Amino acid sequence: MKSAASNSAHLTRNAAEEMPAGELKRKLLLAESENRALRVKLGLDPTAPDIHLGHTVVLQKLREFQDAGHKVVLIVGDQTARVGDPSGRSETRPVLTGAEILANAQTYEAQAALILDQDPARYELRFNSEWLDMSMDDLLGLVRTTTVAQLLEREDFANRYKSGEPISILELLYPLMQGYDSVAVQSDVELGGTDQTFNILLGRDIQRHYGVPEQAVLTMPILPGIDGVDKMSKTKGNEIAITAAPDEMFGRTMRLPDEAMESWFHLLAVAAPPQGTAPREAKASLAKALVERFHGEEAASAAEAQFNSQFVAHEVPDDVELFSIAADGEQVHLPSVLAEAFGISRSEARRLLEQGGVKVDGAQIAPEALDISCEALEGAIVQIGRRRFKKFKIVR
RNA sequence: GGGGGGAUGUCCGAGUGGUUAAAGGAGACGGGCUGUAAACCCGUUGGCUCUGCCUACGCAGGUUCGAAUCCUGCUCCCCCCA
Repeated sequence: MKSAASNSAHLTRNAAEEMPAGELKRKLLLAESENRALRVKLGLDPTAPDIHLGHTVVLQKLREFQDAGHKVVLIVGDQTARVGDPSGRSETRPVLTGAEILANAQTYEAQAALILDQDPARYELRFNSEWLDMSMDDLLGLVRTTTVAQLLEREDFANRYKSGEPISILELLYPLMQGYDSVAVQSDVELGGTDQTFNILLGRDIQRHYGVPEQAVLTMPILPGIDGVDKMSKTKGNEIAITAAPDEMFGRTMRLPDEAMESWFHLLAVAAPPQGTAPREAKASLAKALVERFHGEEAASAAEAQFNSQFVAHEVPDDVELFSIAADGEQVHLPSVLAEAFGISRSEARRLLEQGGVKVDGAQIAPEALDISCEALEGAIVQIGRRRFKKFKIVR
């Protein structure tokens, strides 16, 4: 095991902020002297089971803690999910049932296993209903730790309060619950994105009120999505799921704007190519490294080859899905066939035709060609747009 | 308890009786350019048996030749005063 000092430097190298300054190092030294592992906490939202690259920034950091001999404590926020977080607008989230939460947690755990070490000595999974399903007496005890003024320090609360937007009591309660999690699991360190800074810091205050040692705080920068602008999230559609197929993962990474590349290399801990590498080459190496991380080296090479063939050389992919059309006449109605084959509406298919977005065996179909002979479609590769393909088969 | 404001297409947001499938923007999609980058240009963006028809502006009724626009009731949301 490396020394606590060098570990500290390694762990903070690509972090956004360490709070209080030097606290992590002190914790590491303390653990070393007591010959024990630090308990490193991460809370997760059981409503979003699909882990994407954005989540992996923190998970990867947790892994580094594990590799340094420490213990990760994942907390599934099942209690909070049962309430339904009304954050943001008035759209209250659907309240999840216990079964759904459990299923989501399992999915999350299975996916996290791709990154985290599941060795029980290095890993612990807890559900916060274990301690948050508390009595009114205990709740009042928790609530007593914090004032409204403290909560209004949080920027988004303050802004909303000032501009007269609603803030639900439930939302105000969230940071308290999250903080109590830290008390309950005796966390030494809590990790999170920079958007969690306030909540994690409040955790320290709450720990102090309960007379337990205060956690060190380590925040990671937020990974931008493939649009290079917004935080990566499923709702924005700018995410890359870690379960995404190799080709998709590679292709979506290639769509990343150049400006966002540096932060991706940095935050996803991918070794950057030498200075002066052409942007396209650099991006390809990033894409390849990511596919390799989640699917292995072989899949990464294959994805790269596939990408070059399809998008650089404009060749038809070789694993095009087969689609059977039932036909009883000599001709078929193209909009209806396209709609069925690609899961779009007929109107949309018509639009694609009108705009020259449909190709049969590489040849663009004229907009007025609404009916097409079965002969022309038999065994043909039909393409809509740049990346959707189907191989047609006529069934009589 | 009192007063006021609001609910429009994927999202934001115009529209206060007729030329409104509904301005504008964002996003998305298609085409061009290209490095499936950015930027830029053009086009599309409810559905269908598509020169037409159907469905749509919180829900349910009503007035009218005609309503997203007016009236009634209902649901939900927000703000202010106390």
